[in-house]
Amino acid sequence: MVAAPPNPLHLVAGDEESSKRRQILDGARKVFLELGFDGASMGEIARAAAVSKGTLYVYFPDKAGLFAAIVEEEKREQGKVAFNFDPARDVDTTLPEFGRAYVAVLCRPGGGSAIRTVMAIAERMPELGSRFYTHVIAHTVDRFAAYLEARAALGELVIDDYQLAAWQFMQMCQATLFQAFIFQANPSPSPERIADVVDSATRVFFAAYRPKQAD
Amino acid sequence: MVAAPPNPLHLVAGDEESSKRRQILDGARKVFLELGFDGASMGEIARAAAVSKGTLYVYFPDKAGLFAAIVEEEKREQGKVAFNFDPARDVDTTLPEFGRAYVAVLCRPGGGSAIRTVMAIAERMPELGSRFYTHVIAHTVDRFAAYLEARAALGELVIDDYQLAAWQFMQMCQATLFQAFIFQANPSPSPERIADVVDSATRVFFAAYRPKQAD
Amino acid sequence: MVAAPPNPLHLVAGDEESSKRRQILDGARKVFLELGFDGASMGEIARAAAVSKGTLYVYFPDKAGLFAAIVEEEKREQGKVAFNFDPARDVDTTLPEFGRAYVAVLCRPGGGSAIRTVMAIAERMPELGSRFYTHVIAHTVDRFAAYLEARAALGELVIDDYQLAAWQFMQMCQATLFQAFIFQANPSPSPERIADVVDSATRVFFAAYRPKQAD
Amino acid sequence: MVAAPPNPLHLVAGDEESSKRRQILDGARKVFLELGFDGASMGEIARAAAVSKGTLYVYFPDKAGLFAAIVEEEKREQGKVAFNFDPARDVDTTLPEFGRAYVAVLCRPGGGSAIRTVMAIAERMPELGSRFYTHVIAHTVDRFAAYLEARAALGELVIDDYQLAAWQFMQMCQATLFQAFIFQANPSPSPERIADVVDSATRVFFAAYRPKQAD
DNA sequence: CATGAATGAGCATTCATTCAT
DNA sequence: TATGAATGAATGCTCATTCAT
Repeated sequence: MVAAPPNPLHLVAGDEESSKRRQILDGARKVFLELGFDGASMGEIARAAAVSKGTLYVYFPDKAGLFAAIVEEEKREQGKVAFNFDPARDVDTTLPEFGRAYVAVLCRPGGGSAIRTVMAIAERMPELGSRFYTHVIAHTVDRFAAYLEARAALGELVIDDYQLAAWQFMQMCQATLFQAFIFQANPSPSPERIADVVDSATRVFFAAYRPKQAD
Repeated sequence: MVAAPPNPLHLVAGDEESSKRRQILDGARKVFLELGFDGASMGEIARAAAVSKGTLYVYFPDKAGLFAAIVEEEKREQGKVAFNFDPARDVDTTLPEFGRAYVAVLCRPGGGSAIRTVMAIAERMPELGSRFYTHVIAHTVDRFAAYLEARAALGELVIDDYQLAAWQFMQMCQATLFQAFIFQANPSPSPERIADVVDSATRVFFAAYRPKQAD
Repeated sequence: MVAAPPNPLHLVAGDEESSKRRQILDGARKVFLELGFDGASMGEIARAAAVSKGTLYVYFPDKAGLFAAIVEEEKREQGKVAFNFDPARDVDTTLPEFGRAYVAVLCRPGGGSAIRTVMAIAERMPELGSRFYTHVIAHTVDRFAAYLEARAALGELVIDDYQLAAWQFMQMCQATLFQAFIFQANPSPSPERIADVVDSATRVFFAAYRPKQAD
Repeated sequence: MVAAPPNPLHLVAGDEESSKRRQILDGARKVFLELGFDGASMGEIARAAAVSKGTLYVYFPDKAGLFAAIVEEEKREQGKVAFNFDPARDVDTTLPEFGRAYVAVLCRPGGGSAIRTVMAIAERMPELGSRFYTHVIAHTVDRFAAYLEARAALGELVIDDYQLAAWQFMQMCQATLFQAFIFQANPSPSPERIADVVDSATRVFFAAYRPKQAD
C-alpha cells in the first residue's frame, strides 16, 4: 500500500534510510513542526530539504503521506525516551526523577512542536492523532502505572486506580509549565522551576498514596 | 491593530457592533474553529456569514486580523464562564463542582476547538497565543487560587503556593480525559466519568492540603 | 448541478452571456479545437481569452466543465445548421444541394476540428461523445430519412430502410473528402470537387432507389 | 528522424529489432492507443514495456519520436491486412466479403483506437496523420479500385471513376456503424448487423455500377 | 547498454485580496 | 456601505527528460 521507496543498488540491503529520504524527513520535520500541516508548503519543504519538489514525490505519495511519516518517526522517537521505571528503585528516587525528565521532554525548546502540530491536525486526521496519543502519551502512562503497581505490591504505596494515579502525577508535574509553554506564554522552563513543580507534585502524590504509617 | 469599523451616522457613537460585523464574527468563528486558521478560507467565511467577500475587508484588515478578532472575542467569552468561587462556600462543595464544570467545558463536544485552534497557531502568532492563555486559562487559575487563599484563611486548607495548588487540582481533574479528547483518541467523556476523575482529584488534593486534624 | 455563473446586476436579466463568459468560451474553443483536451492548458486558454486563470474558474467548475460547455455549444451550433428538407421539394434538387452543404460543413476549414476533438476524447468521455454524435450527426440523418420517406410516399423513391439509405447517401458524399481532410492529408476540398463527388453519390443513390420506370 | 538504435557488436548488422526495442514498441503501442498521445505518460509506457524509463530514451529520441514509431508500425501492420482482392474472383463474392472484413477491422472492439489516436493528433502532427491516411486508408482504396478496374475489364462492371467508386462502397459499408462506434454512441456492431449493412451497400453499388443486362 | 534517482518546468486549481460600481 | 467579479501568486502534484553509475 505504501509506495516502495527507491532502493538504489549501491546501498546495501536494509539501508532503507537513503540519504535523500533522510534529508527530506529532516527538512520536512523542521517545516511541518514550525508551520503546521496546512502552513507548510511542499515547495518550502523541498527547499529546506535541499531537494527538488519532484524528489519529494519519489519518496512519499503526497503531502499527507510525508506528514504521516514525520509523525510516525516523531512517535517512534518520543516513544523511545527511556524513563527509568526499574521496579527495584524506590518511589522517592523514581518519581522526582521521572517527573523532571518527563516535563523536560514536554517543554524542551522547540519540542512542544510535535505535540502541538499533531494536536492541531487531530480534528482532520483523527487516526493520526489517536495513534500519536496512544504511542507517545498513553504508553508512558502505562509504564508508569505498572511501576506504581510494582511498588504498591511492596507496600510502599496504596492505590486503587493505578492508571488514574499515574495520570494525576504526570498532570501535576506539568502544572503552570506545559500549557504556558505550548501557548507561547512562557519560554521553556528552567530546570530549577521544573524541579520545584515536580517536587510539589511528588509531595501531593505521596500525601494521597503513601500509607500513613510510612510517613 | 483592529481596523476601525464603519460607523454610519445613523448609529450612535459607540455602537460598534453593527449587525454586519456581528454576522461576520459569528460566521468566521464557526469556520475558524472548525477548520483552523489555514484550513479556513475567506470565501467559506463569507458564505457562513452570509455577506460578500468584499464586506469582510470593510470590517477587518485581512484574514489574520479577522482571526485575531475571533480569538479576542473567544477570550472574552471564555473568560466570562462564571465558575462559582464564592469564598463563602466550603471546599467540599466548591472543588468537585468547579472541577466538573471545568472539565466539562474543556471537553465539551466540539468545544476543544478554540483551545486547539489557538494552540495550533501559537507558534506563528505567539502574541495571540500568549494573550489567549493569559485571559482564559491563567485567569481561571487566578480566581481559583484566590478562592483557595480565602478558604485557607479560614483554616480549611494549608497551602504554601496557591497558584501551584490551583494548577495541580485543575490538572488532576483533566487526568485521562483532556489529552485523549483533544487527540481524538477518546470522545467527549460522560458526566459520570468526569465525576469519578474529579472526585479522585479532590481526594488527592485534600490529602495534601487539608489539615490533618480536619480529616 | 452547474455552478451559477456570475450575474452582475448591471446586466439585464436573461443576458447570461456576460462578455467575460463569451470571451472565455471563444478563447477556450480556439485552444481546445486546436490542441485537443489534453493538449490544451488552462493557462493557454486564459491567455487566448485574455482573462486571468482565476476567472476561468469563476465561470466554469474545472477544465472538463469548460470543455463540456464548448462541446455543448458546438453541438447547438452544428445542430442549428438548417439543411433544407422541405418535403415539397423534389429529390433532384434536394439531394445534391443537401449533399454539398453537408460536406461543406464537415470539411470547412478549421471546422473538422470539433468532430476530431470530440472523437479524440470519446474513449475517455463516452457520454460527451455519444451526445455529440446524437445531436449533431444522428439528428441530421433522422431529418434526412424523414425527407426520404416523404418523397417515397409520393412514389419518387422506393426504399425499404430509410435510415440506412440516408446514411448511405451521406457517407457517399464524403467519399475521398472527409477522411483525407480530417487526417490532414488533403486541405479543405474545393466546391467543384465537392460537387463532383456529391453528384456521383446522387447518381448511385438514384440508381438504387429510384423506381425503374421513372428513370 | 528516428534515432539509430543501438547496434551491439554481437548482433549481425541489420538486426535492428533488438528485443528491448520490440518490448518498448509493444508496451508503448498499448498505452498510446489506449490513452492517446497526451494521455500516455512515459512512466506508464516504461512500466507496460517492463523497461526503465531511461531505456526508452536509448531507443527513441523523445515521446513524439516513440509515438511516431508506433504509428509507423501501425501503418505497416494495418497496411498488411490482406483483403482478398484476387482479380479472378467475381464481384458477388468479393464485395460482400471485403465489406464485412473491412468494417469488422474498423469497428473491432478496442480497435478504432489507432484511427482515433492518429486522427486526434493530426492537427498537431499533420505529417504523421497524412502518412497514416495514405498508407492505411488510401492504400486499401487503391487496391480495391484496382480490383474493380480488373473486373470492369471483364465487363462485369461499368465504372468511370474507380477510385471514387471504391470509396463509395467502402463508405456505404460503414453507414450507421463506424461513426456511432467511434463516438462511443454504440458498441462494436454484431457480425449480423455488419452483414446487413454491407449487403445493402453491395446492392446499391451493383444497382449503379453493374451493366443493366447482367441484372 | 541499462538503470532509476533526480530534476524542474509545467499542470489544474485555490484563495486572499482589490476595486469599480 | 456593500458588492462580487476579477486577479495573480501560490499550492500540491505530474511528467518528460537527463545523467551518474
